[in-house]
Amino acid sequence: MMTPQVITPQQMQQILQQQVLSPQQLQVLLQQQQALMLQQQQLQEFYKKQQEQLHLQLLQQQQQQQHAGSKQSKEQQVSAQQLAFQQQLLQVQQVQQQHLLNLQRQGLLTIQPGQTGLPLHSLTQGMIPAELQQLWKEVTNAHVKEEHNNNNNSSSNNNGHRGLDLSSPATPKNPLLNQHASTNGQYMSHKREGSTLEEPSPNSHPLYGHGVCKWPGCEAVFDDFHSFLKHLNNEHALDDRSTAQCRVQMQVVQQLELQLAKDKERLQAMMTHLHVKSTEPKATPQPLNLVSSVTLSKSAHEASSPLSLPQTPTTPTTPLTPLSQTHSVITANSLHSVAPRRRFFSEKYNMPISPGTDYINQNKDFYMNADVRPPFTYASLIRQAILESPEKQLTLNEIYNWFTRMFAYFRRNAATWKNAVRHNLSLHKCFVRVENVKGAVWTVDELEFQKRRPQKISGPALVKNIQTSLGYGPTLSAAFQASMAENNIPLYTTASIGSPTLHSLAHAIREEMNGAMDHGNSNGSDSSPGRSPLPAMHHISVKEEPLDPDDHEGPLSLVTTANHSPDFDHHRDYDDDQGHDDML
DNA sequence: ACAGCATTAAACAGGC
DNA sequence: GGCCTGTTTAATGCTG
Repeated sequence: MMTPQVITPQQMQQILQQQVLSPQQLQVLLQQQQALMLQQQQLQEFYKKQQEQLHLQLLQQQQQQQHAGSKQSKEQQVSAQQLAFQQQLLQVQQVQQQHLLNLQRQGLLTIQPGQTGLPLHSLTQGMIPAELQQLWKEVTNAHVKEEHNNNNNSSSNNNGHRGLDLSSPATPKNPLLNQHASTNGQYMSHKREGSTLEEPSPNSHPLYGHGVCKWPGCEAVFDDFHSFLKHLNNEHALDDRSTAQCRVQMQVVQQLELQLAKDKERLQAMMTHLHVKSTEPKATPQPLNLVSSVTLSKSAHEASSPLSLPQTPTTPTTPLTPLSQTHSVITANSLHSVAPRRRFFSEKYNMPISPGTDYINQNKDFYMNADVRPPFTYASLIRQAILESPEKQLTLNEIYNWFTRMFAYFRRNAATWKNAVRHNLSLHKCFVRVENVKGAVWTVDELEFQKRRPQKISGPALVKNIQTSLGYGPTLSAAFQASMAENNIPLYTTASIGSPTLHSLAHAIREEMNGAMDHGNSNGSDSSPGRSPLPAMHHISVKEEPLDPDDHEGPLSLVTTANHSPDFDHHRDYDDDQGHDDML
């Protein structure tokens, strides 16, 4: 019924439902939320204190102004007043920044507490309570003209001034940006309020939480929702003030998004760094970049040291690492308990189950280090392994090695998947056993391989659809991102794969399908029609992988599962159920 | 409900 | 005898 061409909303919902947080994760989120609320209360108190101080200061300064006679001294006092105010403002901003970070932690990502360098002025604009804004107005309105005329010397605060210029509500500097921020602002506030457990209901409102009006700067308390609505309509109606506040909020959101982007970038760099580091002892020349175009050749693993002991210092990462929380990346553990039980990519969708070179290049880093089941069938993986070999033939052991080398997932439960590999080799006609000098090697009969799935929904139409949805259309990506963000969880599908990986996977799939369409004739590296990645992700998400109690290798942390050299030591490293040493 | 496929588990045989 | 390789069968689950 449902054409698998595109991810339908129902499918999306299904995925989201099936891949929501685990009870543990929910608990953690709840705890975070509670802690955050406490912090918010403290912050509110601090705000009030700060504002009182500001009031006092202003009063004092005004008195001094009244007593001061000359214009010059007045101007000096104005400057001093501004400075004092700005110092206070800085204090508040610091607190607000903290607050902001908390919000980010709650809603989006974890930011190092000590992290500085945030654009304070812009960052904090929106967090300034209305009273503070009023204060600022009082100060700025009185002297802004003078300052403008007098080369205002506090250049460092220009931003603050401009950002807080609420007197011109009808000057959207950047419509696009504003629109963007607006959209996301709503969404973000939604997340802030609802990220824990508050589902939107008829009696809920993004601006109403825990009986408190969440309008920036307004903390009016209400007993019931209707009185809040009244308040909302009366106090926060469409006027200059609200408009200005809204605009400030837009900028806040915009800043948050910028910050999020930066932090994502940082995380990516960290992960890349760790990957590289983890592979250092292996002497793999190429940096493991997610977009690396290096084809994984045999030489890569042949250069590996025979000594790289597999005893990966299993640093069992906690299920909810900051990484998994912040970046929606499947960590070894996060996926570990929710991996697909059975199938990889569902062949029903005519997805190219053969991970092509492109796929390997784009995703190898991830699968090499994350204990995530690759979304492809055994047959396609075996074929890939064989085709990657220089001579297009591999011994069984070499196939094993390829599996363990390329996929962290296959460094566990060796008995199981090796059995499956053998089973597949024997079962599928596309794998041909050839007697060799060394013994027996396995090759691929491409024709047979392509004959394997003369399926119904084949053809370019479907392929094109998938292409559109995966690669060329922003729909899927946007939908996924939105879903991920909206749920504030590491989606165990694409999200878990990680947004970069999602794109990589999509790209790989697209590539595969391009190949399928392009060369129905040639080596047919991949002529199998496309399959929707969705089922695969679904599988990834729901798989319940039995954890071997005695599995020393265990789920591989991103750092600990460097490249081993399977050709030499994999049996010791990855085989958890056998200890034979006769490699090659 | 059914067929087809993939996965998993297991039994078995042959070779080293 | 133990292990690896290879074949085969069966059970199970998923999907169209």
